[in-house]
Amino acid sequence: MSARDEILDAAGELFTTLGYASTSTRHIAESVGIRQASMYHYFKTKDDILCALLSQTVTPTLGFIPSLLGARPALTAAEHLHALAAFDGDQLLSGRWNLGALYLLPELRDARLEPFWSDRERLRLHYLALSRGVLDQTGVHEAAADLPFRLVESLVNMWSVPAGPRREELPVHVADACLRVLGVPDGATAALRARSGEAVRDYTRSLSALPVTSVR
Amino acid sequence: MSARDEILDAAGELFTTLGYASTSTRHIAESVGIRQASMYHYFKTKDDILCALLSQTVTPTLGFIPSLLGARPALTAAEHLHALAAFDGDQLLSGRWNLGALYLLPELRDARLEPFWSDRERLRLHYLALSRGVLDQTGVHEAAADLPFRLVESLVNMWSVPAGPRREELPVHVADACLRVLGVPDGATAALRARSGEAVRDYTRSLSALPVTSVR
DNA sequence: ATTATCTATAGATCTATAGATAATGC
DNA sequence: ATTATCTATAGATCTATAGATAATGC
Repeated sequence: MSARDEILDAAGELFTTLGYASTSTRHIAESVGIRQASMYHYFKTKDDILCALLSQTVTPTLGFIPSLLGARPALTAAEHLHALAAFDGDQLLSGRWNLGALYLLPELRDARLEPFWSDRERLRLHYLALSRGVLDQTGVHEAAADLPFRLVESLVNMWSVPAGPRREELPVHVADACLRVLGVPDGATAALRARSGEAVRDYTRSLSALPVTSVR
Repeated sequence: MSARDEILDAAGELFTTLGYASTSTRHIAESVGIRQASMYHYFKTKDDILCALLSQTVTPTLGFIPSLLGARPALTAAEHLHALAAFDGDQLLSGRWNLGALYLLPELRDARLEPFWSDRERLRLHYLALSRGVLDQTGVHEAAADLPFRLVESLVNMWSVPAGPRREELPVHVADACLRVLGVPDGATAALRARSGEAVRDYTRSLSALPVTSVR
């Protein structure tokens, strides 16, 4: 683990548990075991550390979307949404720290972090379009269209559920819930899981075949 | 509006938009138009201001529960949950500031604010028990039991939707969604709205008949 | 040579208290 | 008398920079 990664890891823990503004650069440095000023060799400002952490959260899910759009035969809106939610939810729960919770910090509405807000908004609009596609089929009121995105997002508030099988399966259960909230009957979701799971596995496999390049 | 209330109002705006740690006591005071030290006449510490704000958020909904339990004829689990979600969601959206968002701040996991966490946890467990009651009927997987609470909670992330009819109806739509996510068919939710709405209106009316005592 | 780390510190905060003064209510 | 407000400040931070020293790689 490089010094830079150790700083990111310590900052991830402190930002998510104490909050951004309440975490001092000295606090991060002490946690890594270096002097406060030494961090400025790796990051120009404290904001830069936050930026680097945030890029780890949306980027993977946005990268998954083209693969879903390119699936042959084409996925239905419901299958596509299910796969997206399961993948996104898994991302949110799989890191060492609850980085998704950083998105909810008010401190974040800062001009410097605008790129991440717009990425997140792009993701939300993609969920919205898929949800509308499903609502057209079920006839449920369109006020429900934003809820799948919100359901997946709420996984960051369930972070503290104990590890184990319950946690592993949580993203898929939430993906199922996304469809039910849009009016898909419970009996129909089991069938959707097959193609959705296949899409996720295909993509995950194609990723692990590539050389690992860390996100900067 | 008393000076104390003006301080709370200013703090509510600043805490929710800038974050707790990033808002200085001077900033609040300036926004009210008094000197920084003058606030300490009303609040012993900065934490105390946050405490006062938080008590405005859960308390009303917890106060509603006994009335739901005492309804005659007794409410079904689904009716009870629907009314609770609609009332709670309305509370979250009706204030001048998005105070519900303060619950998500990591700064909050402080010993001093423990009473509010335990109130919130009590509320979550009540949602959970009701949700389990509904799941027993529908046969949907029990992993869904926490989702109604999370759906209502996510209203704090939808705070910025424009005012208007869309916003007024949002809590009821979310209450409907709570039932669908537990497997209640869309066709059945419309019927539930009647008794749920009645329970909410009865309680609201009984409250406005009492003399107004502000929460300290 | 370049990269990584350190010490020391400037300059700007920030919370909370002390103690004086003004306003209010009996 | 009590309540509300003010000025002034102690004491503790905090971020970022300057500039020295040590480690590393060619």
